[in-house]
Amino acid sequence: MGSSRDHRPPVMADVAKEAGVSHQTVSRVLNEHPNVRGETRARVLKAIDKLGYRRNLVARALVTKHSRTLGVVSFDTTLYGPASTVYGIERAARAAGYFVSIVSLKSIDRSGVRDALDYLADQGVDGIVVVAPQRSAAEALADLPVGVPTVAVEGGEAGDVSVVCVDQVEGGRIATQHLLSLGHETVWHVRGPSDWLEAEGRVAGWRAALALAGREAPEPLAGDWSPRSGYEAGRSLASMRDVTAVFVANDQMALGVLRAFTEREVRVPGQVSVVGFDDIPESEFFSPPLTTIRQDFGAVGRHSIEVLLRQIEGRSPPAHERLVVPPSFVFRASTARP
Amino acid sequence: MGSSRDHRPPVMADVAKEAGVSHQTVSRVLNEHPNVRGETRARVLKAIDKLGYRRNLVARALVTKHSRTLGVVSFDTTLYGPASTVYGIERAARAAGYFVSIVSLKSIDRSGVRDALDYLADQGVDGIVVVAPQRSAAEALADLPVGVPTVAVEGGEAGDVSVVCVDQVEGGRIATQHLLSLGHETVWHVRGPSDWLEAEGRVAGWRAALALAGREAPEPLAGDWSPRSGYEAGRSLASMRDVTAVFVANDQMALGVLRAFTEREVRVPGQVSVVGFDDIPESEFFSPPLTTIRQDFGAVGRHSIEVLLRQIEGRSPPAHERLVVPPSFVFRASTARP
DNA sequence: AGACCCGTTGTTAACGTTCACAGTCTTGCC
DNA sequence: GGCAAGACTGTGAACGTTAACAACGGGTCT
Repeated sequence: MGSSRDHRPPVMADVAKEAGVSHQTVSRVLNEHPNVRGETRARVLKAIDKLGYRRNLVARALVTKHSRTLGVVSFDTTLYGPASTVYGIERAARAAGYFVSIVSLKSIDRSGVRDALDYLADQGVDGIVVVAPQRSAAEALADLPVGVPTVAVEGGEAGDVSVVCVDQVEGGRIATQHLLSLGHETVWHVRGPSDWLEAEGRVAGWRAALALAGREAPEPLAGDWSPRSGYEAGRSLASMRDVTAVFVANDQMALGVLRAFTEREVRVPGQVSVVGFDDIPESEFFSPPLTTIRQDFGAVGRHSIEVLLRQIEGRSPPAHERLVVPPSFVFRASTARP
Repeated sequence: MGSSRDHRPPVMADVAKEAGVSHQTVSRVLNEHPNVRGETRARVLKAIDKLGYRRNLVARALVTKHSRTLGVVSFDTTLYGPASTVYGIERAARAAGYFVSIVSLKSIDRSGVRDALDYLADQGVDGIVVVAPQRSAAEALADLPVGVPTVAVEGGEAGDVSVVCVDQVEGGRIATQHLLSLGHETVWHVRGPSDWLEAEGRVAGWRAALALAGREAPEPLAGDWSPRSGYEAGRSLASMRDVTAVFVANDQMALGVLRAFTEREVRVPGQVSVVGFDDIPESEFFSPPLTTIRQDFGAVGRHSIEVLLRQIEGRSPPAHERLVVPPSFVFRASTARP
């Protein structure tokens, strides 16, 4: 009956014809415009249903200039921290009716971040979240592309973008104070890579707590977040005489440290106490279960979307807001009195 | 000089005027059409550079009907497996010049998957990758939305979509055979949740290997992938007399099992041998380092994009292709002769 | 020399939606 | 009964790009 063969999906005009109204009325129904007669609305909805019409968001974006898509730039989303943060971001964004377009970077260089931002800006995203834990990434935000609202996660003092982060310094302080309060003379530290702001923050907290207690800070051992680097640091520590407490900058490295201690028959927490950072799901089942500092990645993700949307919807000045999520302490079995 | 105040970004027409050509010529330069005189191209490029022009991909998508965006539907991207797979997908897609739009699901139900697929289809993605490890997710693929090419990762025998997966059965077989070949009388199994196809596959492989060796299969213990569930299974196993070998369906649960054994002073591999599955980065540093089956998630991600692009670009029939990635065996210190 | 082809450029019309504005039809009120 | 206000609906023009086709010029072939 009629023009037959419709090999292409129906458009608004088709619905309009079917319902005997104009395309504009269909648009109004779709956008929940108040001034549409109930009977008309029903007819349009029926036509939509009958034809299986779905609105074309691309055409819509062209005219409204809003894609309802958010961009996310992140590093190695294989790691638990970034993965959890991105997960939180995605859920919060979708709850707010936004799509999420992701770019994962392998290289840490400044131009990589620039490229990713340009790439997303080209795509027409309404806003961007940059999970920028490295100093170089944070710096790349200084010279942002065009006028697209941006929020940095773990972004230090970056340019004039808003920042959402966990209070790393406080976390380092809590970990160190815990060990000192147990009676340890001093606390050693296995740190993360120097390019990472999180690593710096934890070092700073550790230093501050030691200074406050009037203790000398030993030379920190360098790690790269991987269990292997923790293992190597652990071997070094095991061969030293006066080590009784270690604060390790993340749980994965702490696992490596524990492994090295086990091999050298250093008992934890009998001879040495160990504190980690992150509280990955595995930590509770290490041998021994790891005392650690928990980061609420989900909250970080949610907050970053809140801040970003407030900026997009113009309810907030583009000025740099700074939202700090507190870490929490998780006491398990890897720490004890010396 | 001229119309002043350009508060809106330049468009193709602006570039055309600046370069003294038609907008179509600008389009040709941008799309690397061969028939443009070198001198003209140079002039256009200069104008683009001068005005800071960036092409509007939304407008382009409207007319070409291609968004150069791929959709990814996944479950809990906090877990190492899904996170790594999605990471591989994202990298491969971007290398091929595609954006990636992600939807993470929490609920496992069929309608959740349907909604996600509709959601992505609305957005106008060119293709979809569904990381569908659960049976219910795989089933949701049976009644796909419209004509958008789709690939399932770990998707079982799902409908008529293509599937890329790791050979779980083979993995289970290898793990079990390894333990049998060491001389263990039989092999116990801590399995994943029954809704997961991967869990089923590993069980099947374990059963097959035992059957081949003419051994009775003990009742498998149920887990939910979490370290805690492994811990509980481990406590059960520790209280049994005749257990000398356990194949645990993933490394996280294996960690829980190891923890339970440590608490009950069951020595690994002295009294009991343990094999895991996945080879997460931590496994090498468990106590003892875990013998396990490695899944190459990166390869899975890359292959899924390959298959999908082949389908999108019409170089392949929409029929169900099936690409199986072999697992590999990683021998460490948690297994030994009884 | 004329026909023809090909490389190069321009002109016009889509793509499917929303926005701005102009109608038309009620309704209520004097 | 007339008139204005407001509810409802329709018309035309954007949005910024690519596709299709036409037009022009210069060269080659017969």
